[in-house]
Amino acid sequence: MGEKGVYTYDYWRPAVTVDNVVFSFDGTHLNVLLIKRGNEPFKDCWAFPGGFLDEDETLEEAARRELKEETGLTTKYLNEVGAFSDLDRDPRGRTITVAFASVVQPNKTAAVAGDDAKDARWFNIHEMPKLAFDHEKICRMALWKLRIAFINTPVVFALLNDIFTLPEMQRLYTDVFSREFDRRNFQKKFLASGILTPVAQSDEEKKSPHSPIQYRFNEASYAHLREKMLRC
Amino acid sequence: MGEKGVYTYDYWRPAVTVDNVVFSFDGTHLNVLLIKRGNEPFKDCWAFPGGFLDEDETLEEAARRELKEETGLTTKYLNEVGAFSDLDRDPRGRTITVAFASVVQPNKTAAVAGDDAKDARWFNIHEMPKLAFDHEKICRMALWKLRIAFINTPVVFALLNDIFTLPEMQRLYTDVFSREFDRRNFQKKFLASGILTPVAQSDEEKKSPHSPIQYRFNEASYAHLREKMLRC
DNA sequence: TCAAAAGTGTTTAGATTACACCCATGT
DNA sequence: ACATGGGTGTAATCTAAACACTTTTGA
Repeated sequence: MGEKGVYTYDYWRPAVTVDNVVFSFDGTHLNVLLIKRGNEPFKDCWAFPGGFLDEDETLEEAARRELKEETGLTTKYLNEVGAFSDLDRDPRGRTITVAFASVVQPNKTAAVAGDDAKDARWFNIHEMPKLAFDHEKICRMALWKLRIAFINTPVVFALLNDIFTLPEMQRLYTDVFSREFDRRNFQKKFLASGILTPVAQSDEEKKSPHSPIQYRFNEASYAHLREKMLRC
Repeated sequence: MGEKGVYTYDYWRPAVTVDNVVFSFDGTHLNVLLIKRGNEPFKDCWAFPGGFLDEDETLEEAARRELKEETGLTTKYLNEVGAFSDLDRDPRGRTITVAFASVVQPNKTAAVAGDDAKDARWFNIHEMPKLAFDHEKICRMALWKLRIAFINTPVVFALLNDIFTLPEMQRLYTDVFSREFDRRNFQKKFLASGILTPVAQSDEEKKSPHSPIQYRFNEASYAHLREKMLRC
């Protein structure tokens, strides 16, 4: 965190923070990481992990640093959600925040409460508590952008384990888009696309033809598919 | 603009600016508004109109104010492009900017050089001069987001005159997406969608069955179509 | 034994793409 | 007369949506 001191400027400046909306999937539901704030304002209130921008880092770097400090998590996928600047969004004074969305894999979600946080917990995206600041607005926007990312990028595989089943993947889609998908069409679509590679299962694991088949994301196929799209 | 004085804070703060990427269509090409900077840094260099965030306004309000001050333009369509925070993007010191994209109609493009600008000119999006700061990066991102907006919103009609022809509209699409569209399929698609209403042309104007037909955007039809999409 | 979950295939409708001709205007 | 631009239609392909049955597992 920046050092306390005396900073003097010729013109007014706002305080600038970053916030992290961290998504994860527990095999059933899409979850979001919240921390219980240990300090005022909004003490004991749930909020997204975040903090002030430092002098020697970009906004994205700040988001990664705060995420690491407050929850111990790192992520490959990090995307800007937007800038939020309502005049009264922070009772401490004029503060603007830039929110980032990130996703972490299920087996890497051992988040711990860090510096400023009394507690850290995953909440189902559809069962969120009251949030501090304008974080509810940020949350809506982050989910909206996650949907866009699902449509245009392979972010879904950053939420799933390296090895996953189609029913799992469908549950994730259902939660992200808040709607049902036809199982047959869902499977057909992804299998036909060729971006899923079945994982060779040993004879022991092949319990039956009706236990879920395990797949892996085929990054090369995806890149190839993307090429074809862009050519057109 | 904010008043010069002495502002003291306990922690470091960055300067915060807004920038406007203003798009317009001259009937042939997609253009972007640039101003020639009258002051250092990057004096005499072309840049997007923008300036510092004031204490009593949101980022969006600041973008609208700066646009008005520097070019006299107002716009209905204004969308955030993103926050840019590279450490060395402004030689005056650490500055982060939030860029906004906006569009104005052709007959409202009588932009004039304002306060800080020596000159203001429209440039074809594909024939831009060297830009100040990291504005080339911002420009690429803004065009990318404009494409997304073309796909998901009726922003195209905010760029066209209230009354327009399909060949005009197609030229705009061609410039925005940097690719050709099949004229027959293009027309079929938009006519079938029902969001275009032909403008009744007086007998005099109907020179021939082969002069372009004029249309108007049917906002009600569009809203109706959108409803149907969301229901699914 | 019964409910729940998962595998599989076909058919239809809609959307997208490719493609050719005619007419009018202006050079 | 010829090139340019603009109006129109049809066939083929691909994509999306709807929909039913069988097997396994666990309660």
